[in-house]
Amino acid sequence: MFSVKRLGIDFFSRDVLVVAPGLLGKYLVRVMNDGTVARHVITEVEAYRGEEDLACHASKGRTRRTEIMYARGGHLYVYMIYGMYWMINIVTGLPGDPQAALIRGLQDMSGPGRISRYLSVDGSFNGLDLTDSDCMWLEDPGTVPDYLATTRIGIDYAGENWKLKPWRFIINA
DNA sequence: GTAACGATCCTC
DNA sequence: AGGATCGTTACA
Repeated sequence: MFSVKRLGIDFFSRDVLVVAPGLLGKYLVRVMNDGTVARHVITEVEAYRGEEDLACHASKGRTRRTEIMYARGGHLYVYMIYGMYWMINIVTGLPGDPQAALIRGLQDMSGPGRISRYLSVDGSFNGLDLTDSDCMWLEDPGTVPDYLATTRIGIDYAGENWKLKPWRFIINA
């Protein structure tokens, strides 16, 4: 069913450097196959911004994997890493501009690999539209938390310019 | 076709 | 500090 507090296209269609910190404090809602509802506050995210960002998968250009990042904001970009873990990203911005925010932490749950495991999210969720889905969406609690900005994790290969960008956003608890 | 390498996590 | 484990990418 549709929630009145659900975040819509307008929220996700802005630049990832606005949307990513804006995701902090929002509820990630996941309806499991058995009907159980998991609702967790987003506490940590990272921004990946455009083809020029060497840490962004879209720096490889438009490929089968990165195609969804070129879509309108609000879609999910889910990919596997290290053969074991699914990373959950939220596509942001306008069509044709590849951006995404990696969900790196939820309240009482840190680590992107753990999050997908706990929420039973896998590759079949790639391309899912958070603005129009019955199994996952975001809700606005109406409050804005303080946050910190630091460097992104695990992207040392990206070169000095990009690995030093303070594009990791964490709720200042 | 092959090979190298991860936006990680767990166990030593 | 090192292993698990496989999709994506680059190159022959």
